[in-house]
Amino acid sequence: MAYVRWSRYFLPTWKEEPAEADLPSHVLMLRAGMIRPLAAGIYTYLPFGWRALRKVEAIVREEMDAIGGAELHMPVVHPAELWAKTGRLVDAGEILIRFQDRAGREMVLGPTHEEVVTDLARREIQSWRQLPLMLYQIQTKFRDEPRARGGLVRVREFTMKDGYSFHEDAADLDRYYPEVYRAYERIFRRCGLAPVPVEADPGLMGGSGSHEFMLPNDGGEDTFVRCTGCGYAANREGAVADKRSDPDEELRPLEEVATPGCDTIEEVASFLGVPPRRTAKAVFFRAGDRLAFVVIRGDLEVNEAKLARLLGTAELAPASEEEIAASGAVPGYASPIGISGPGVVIVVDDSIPGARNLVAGANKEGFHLRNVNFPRDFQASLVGDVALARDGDPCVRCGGTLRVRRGIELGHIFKLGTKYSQALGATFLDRAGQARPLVMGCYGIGIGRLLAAVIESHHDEEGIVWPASVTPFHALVTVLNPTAQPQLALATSIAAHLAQLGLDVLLDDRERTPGEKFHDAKLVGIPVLVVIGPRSLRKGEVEIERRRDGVRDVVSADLAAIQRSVGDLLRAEGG
RNA sequence: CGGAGAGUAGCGCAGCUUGGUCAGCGCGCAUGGUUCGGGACCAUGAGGUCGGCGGUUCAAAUCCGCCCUCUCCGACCA
Repeated sequence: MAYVRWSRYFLPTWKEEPAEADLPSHVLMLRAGMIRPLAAGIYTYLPFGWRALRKVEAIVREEMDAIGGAELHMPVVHPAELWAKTGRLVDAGEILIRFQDRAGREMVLGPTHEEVVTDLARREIQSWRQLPLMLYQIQTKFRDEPRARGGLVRVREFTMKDGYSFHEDAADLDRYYPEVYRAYERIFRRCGLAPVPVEADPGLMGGSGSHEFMLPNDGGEDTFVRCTGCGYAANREGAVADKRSDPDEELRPLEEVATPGCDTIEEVASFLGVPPRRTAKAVFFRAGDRLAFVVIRGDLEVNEAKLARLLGTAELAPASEEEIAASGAVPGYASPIGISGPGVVIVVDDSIPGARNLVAGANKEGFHLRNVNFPRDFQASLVGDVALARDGDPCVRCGGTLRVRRGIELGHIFKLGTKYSQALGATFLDRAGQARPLVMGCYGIGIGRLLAAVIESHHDEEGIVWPASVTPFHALVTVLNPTAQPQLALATSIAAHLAQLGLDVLLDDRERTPGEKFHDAKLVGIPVLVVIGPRSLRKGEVEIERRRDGVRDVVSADLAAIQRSVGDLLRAEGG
């Protein structure tokens, strides 16, 4: 294995902070010559960044192979027709970028590959004897996200490991799913990361389970909820909080009260001198061709993801004033009492049945009702949890405190069930000779995002501090004065020797001042630095420095001693 | 898509309010020289249709309009 000479490599570093970058990983990946932007959310990986990405990939590949995965490679360009068959040509919406080929055929760039892999399975899997099967790829995806952000944390074009498992029944998927879960834990641990596994919302994907691996990070693109008491953790969309019923009290009779100009909960509550949680508010959504009239305790917010799931629809949008009025409700003073209609679904959050004598709208401009009680005064089409968990809410499991945190979603695993196999007719013959749809799981990891997360977790004020497992190079050999033949010769033989041992070695043979070379070394963050300079060389020595803490070893300038020292330091880094 | 901010040399920025030696600074880059252990110094030099289009004006980086791009917050996120 050969070493790489910096003077002939392409590793352009920046001394100054780029103005456009905010997140540490984004700043450092630009400064350390790893990536360059081409357009919003679209990046070139420069050689140094690409090396790091390949290291991460290698770990992912090893762990996927270890659980029986078979790597394949599917196309980036898909016929739109295939997406139409599963309904996602519509459901995926704007993130699915579309175009026509020269013959006018509608095509898309794949944002994910359930359709393609299921189509493949449909053609190739006929018998239970071929199951279970895990196929995966590490490949480019394109999602036309409404907002790219945070460097590689959220991009439009990205490298993703996506895996798909096929099973004869749900029980076999249930058996295999934890294996993938554990493989994911190993992958992240090997990358030096400790994400929190959170229960995720299976959403409209259906299926019986899903987990996200969230790395707590204030610059993260996602939000999750975690209990400080019991470790309960969930995606924001699915997080459940304890709503604490009110103590039982006598149901008092309805009473109309004038509340002029109070068309928000805060105004009503302060006008009447009651806390917001003693009110019921009405929130309206358009759900397809129906109007959803959501009744929820006044201090809570509606979680649209939960509502969508309860209603079984993907099309959910805030209703306009006209639509609200058309249902017979008065915006600002809407009341569930007396509302009914063929197009109206009354959804009652489960905070309402446990509450007593609430203040709610009177369906009359300027008036509210006191002592509204469910179900005495109004009925519901659906009752369920549609509330957004808030920071500080009590935990449903242990009564501890929930904390809302930002995080980077490193991976997502999913029990898909038969949604795609049914839509595409991917069936097999079971042991009884019966045709059944394949039961599927899917498992994703954003490789570039994972790389960014590594840097988020492994850097200091001066630059990246690579974990040995994913560092682009294990050792950086710096010749302070490459124009001095003996120094260069020694450095070259050290680099060659270390490379021979199987290490990835970068030789900084650039004609730069020592200061620049030391600063660049810090910036690019290679774990072990071997310094060949006149000062120590006069004593027949070289210095070996560890990036993480600056610990320095001075050894005699012979290959065996250097090899030993470098080896010791790297082993201490876990590499 | 809503809110906020920004586009002037490869990078970081000043100039814009008050139109007229405002095409400038620092870093970087090139050449020569002096340096050479923690982002050196001197000299010379290259590099910009001031995001684009249109308008106002004798005159526009500067004023006006439209558009494009990028960043941040939110919405969104199989």
